Amino acid sequence: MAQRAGVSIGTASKALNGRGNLRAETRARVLRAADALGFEPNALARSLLAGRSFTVGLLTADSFGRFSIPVLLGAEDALGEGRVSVFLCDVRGDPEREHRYLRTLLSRRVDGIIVTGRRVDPRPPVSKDLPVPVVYAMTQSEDRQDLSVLPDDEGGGYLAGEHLVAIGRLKIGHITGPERFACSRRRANGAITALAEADLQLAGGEVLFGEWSEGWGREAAASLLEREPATDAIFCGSDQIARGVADHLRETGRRVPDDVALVGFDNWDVMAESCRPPLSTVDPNLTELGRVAARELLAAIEGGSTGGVRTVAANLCVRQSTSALAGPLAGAETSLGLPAG
Amino acid sequence: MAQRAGVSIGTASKALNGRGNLRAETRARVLRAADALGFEPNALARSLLAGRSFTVGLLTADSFGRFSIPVLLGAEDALGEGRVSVFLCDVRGDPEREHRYLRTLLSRRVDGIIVTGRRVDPRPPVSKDLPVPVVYAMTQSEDRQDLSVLPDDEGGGYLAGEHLVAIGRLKIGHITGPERFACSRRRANGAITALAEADLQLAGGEVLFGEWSEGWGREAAASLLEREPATDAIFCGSDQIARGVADHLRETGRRVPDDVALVGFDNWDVMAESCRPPLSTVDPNLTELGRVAARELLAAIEGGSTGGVRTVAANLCVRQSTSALAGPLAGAETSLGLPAG
DNA sequence: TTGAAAGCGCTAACAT
DNA sequence: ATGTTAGCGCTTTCAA
Repeated sequence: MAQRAGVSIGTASKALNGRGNLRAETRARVLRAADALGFEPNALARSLLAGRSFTVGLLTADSFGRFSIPVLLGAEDALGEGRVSVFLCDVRGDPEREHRYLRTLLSRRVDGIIVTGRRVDPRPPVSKDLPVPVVYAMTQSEDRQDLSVLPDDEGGGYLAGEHLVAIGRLKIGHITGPERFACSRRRANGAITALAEADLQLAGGEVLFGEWSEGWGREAAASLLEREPATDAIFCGSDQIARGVADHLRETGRRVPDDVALVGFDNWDVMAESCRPPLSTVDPNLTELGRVAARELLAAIEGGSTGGVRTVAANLCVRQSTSALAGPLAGAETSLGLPAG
Repeated sequence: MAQRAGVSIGTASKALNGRGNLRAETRARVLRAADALGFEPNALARSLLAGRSFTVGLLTADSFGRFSIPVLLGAEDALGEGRVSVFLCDVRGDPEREHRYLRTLLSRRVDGIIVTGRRVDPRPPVSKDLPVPVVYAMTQSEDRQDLSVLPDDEGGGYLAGEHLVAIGRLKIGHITGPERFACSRRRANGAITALAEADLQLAGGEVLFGEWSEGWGREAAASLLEREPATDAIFCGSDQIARGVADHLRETGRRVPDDVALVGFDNWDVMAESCRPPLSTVDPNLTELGRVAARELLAAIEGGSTGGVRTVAANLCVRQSTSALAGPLAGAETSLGLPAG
């Protein structure tokens, strides 16, 4: 032990933590000794005493997918700042597994838990009466008392619609995922609202609900253009769908954005950037969402718990599929919209 | 405390852990009481005493990307089995951050550390003289003593070449990423070996090294077909490149697989499945790689440390881009090759 | 200004 | 078959 600096164990503790009144010389001696011995205070013992471990559990409802990852990273980032470590628990949608992980986390005395995972509907609370605060990220608890942090799908849809209106499009269609997904409906509503403010209606007369796939994008684009050949813009509920649409447009001889402008949703880098042309898309700011969830959890741990649903603003990432002016080489992308508060 | 079951604290401990000799009735009483009170033994105290925390750190050299994620999941899976919890540390390629995280992990008394992250070249060891074992996953330490677990890129390339030969192709080209990536070179070598065994040489005469992008795939496909119009198969170093190639082939009127068969690398689901036609591709089994790394770490913790480089076998995932017989509807995918031992 | 001692929750050895 | 005690490594009184 660092007490080989010739001081008592209590004094060493004070020196290391800057507590108590010590002679500067003593303090220096202890620090030097600790450094020389590569001493690291035992966080286990510390936590045991403090009754607080400075760790949190990160639990995925569904498995970690493309959407949970940025959330995860954001949360880890925000927590790491505050010197809080993260336990990773991949539940894989198995309730029994979830229960097991929950017990483990509690036995490790985590200070709080973040539950994440894309869900169609609000999920049952992870457990009632947990001794630590819980925040739901990208998923929502059925219990309205619980704190859930969600992307602002409606706002994102609005941004897309607004943008297409702003660049002068008049026949704007919308192709998206299954209607049973709340996010499909919300994105559609947002877009419809933006159009309505410009006295426009959806080209083709209705939202084309379908699947989250490129294939559906191609198929739906074909049917939309048949129904409404003068369509000059399409907003898609995902970047994948948008890619399918872009392929169909190109293969049927329409130019993007000149003939038809295109906006996607997700700002999924590989998809958006390798689209031809690169895709303008709504970025739901999932990493920021993760950070917000983490900060909310920290606040709850400190006692300032509120509960309810909190939403993180999206922003628009403009690339060439909507910017006729930008030639392929002018392609520095621009970001509009407010970052989340 | 559960001692409200009317027994001493020591007895309770024995009952809960199944140690010592207790009357069945006593044991039952304690368990009932513990259950009623929702008692969870404090892992912090336990670890403090045991000198072993049953936790490990998972440290990303680069940030978590598409490639680290499966590794991460595999590791978490294998460790969770053994009741070992995982601390997530996203280093983001920042050496100072790495150092900070390392100190934190050590202060938390992790039993071991997994370092992961795609790298072009072997990386410097995370630190010499760590008090706990370290395993490198998907990245390699410069120190040959350290244990590194890597995908078998050469074997994967071999599988691809072998498959194309097996379906009767004779003019097989290879388009891949930058030559400075060891994995590009290894995949190429594997394929070349397989061709050589059938007395074939690469169509076009050489490997087309370039970038990991769809754009490069399109470009390189054009140049390969110009140089060698009779090319009847192309093996690509990534699924993204393969998609670009597929697009080019379709747009220049060549049928896949009838005219040109196509094999990718990564088995990146979205890419491979939304390719037209769905892409046969080499699966490097990254999740299994994560599991192997975790098991090696556990072994090292138990004392059975070996060191050196361990490799995880790839396997081939056949879809329609190489199976002329399978119509679009017969598309149940088939997996060949051995899973990693 | 420093040292000694108690105690965080637990387990293992020893005592009863 | 059960209870008692020491001690894991630390911080925090309190005493010197």
